Amino acid sequence: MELVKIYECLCDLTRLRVLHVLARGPLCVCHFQAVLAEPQVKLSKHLAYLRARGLVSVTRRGNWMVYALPSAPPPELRANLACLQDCAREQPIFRRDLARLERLAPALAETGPGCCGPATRPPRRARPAAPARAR
Amino acid sequence: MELVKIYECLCDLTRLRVLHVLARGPLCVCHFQAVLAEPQVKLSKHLAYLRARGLVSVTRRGNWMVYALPSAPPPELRANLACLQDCAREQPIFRRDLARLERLAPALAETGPGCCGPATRPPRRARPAAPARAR
DNA sequence: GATTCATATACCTCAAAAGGAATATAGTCG
DNA sequence: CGACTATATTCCTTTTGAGGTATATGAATC
Repeated sequence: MELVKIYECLCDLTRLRVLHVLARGPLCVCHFQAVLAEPQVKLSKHLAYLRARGLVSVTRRGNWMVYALPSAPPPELRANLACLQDCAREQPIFRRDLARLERLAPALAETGPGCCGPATRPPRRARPAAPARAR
Repeated sequence: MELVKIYECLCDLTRLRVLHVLARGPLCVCHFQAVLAEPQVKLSKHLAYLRARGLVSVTRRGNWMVYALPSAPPPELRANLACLQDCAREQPIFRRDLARLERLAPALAETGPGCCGPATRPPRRARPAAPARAR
């Protein structure tokens, strides 16, 4: 993987934040919305950009598109994502994202990365946990 | 230093190559020209971009502008520059740049980072080493 | 099939920036 | 001061891409 391609992915704050929280585990778009406090359209676009360049992979689970980091990233990508994790520790915007992610953790534990909607919005209908986990 | 600002500097191949060779030591523009095989105007622009964002510092020595990495970079910059060095090792374009730099090494040893012209062009007038080193 | 939910994409606007040609600027030397 | 060297900057063109509005697409459910 060309190094400059990686940096082209990292040079946007939204994408940087996406990759930073993704290191903690897979997420669907509506969880990204809650964690990053960004609109769906914006996130979808950036996720598409990352997907097109091999920085994230996506799996559909029913209504939910679940994004994850590549399971076997090339070494230069691995190194840069590790570097990002180290550096983000001291930066407020990334810490805030993680705080929001922690607040979501119970919901994630219950439904997995595909859920029934952002934590900020009450579920319209209860979703059974089983279908979300079934693959 | 904001992380995304660093990546904005790294997301251009020319700038990436500049930073990569600069880790080996200070260089003037015409040495960059020789090492990176890129035109002066292009390099000046990218160096200006990097300078404006604090990624390089510059010193004038007579006719020569000598660029260097910051002597005390913030931790996130240090980490990313180290990461770049590690990753560039396996990439042909960066290795070629280093090869050209090694080929220039004797000229650098003689005149320092400010020189009398690119190695590809014979010097019009011999420059004494002393003025280039004097600061 | 209609409805609903999740999310991708089309269309549009605007801004940033890469790169080249031309030229300005700063310094040196005779 | 003029000539020369090194290099920064201006002007211009083109490209890329961020982000918003609107809408299309895919899946689930009844």
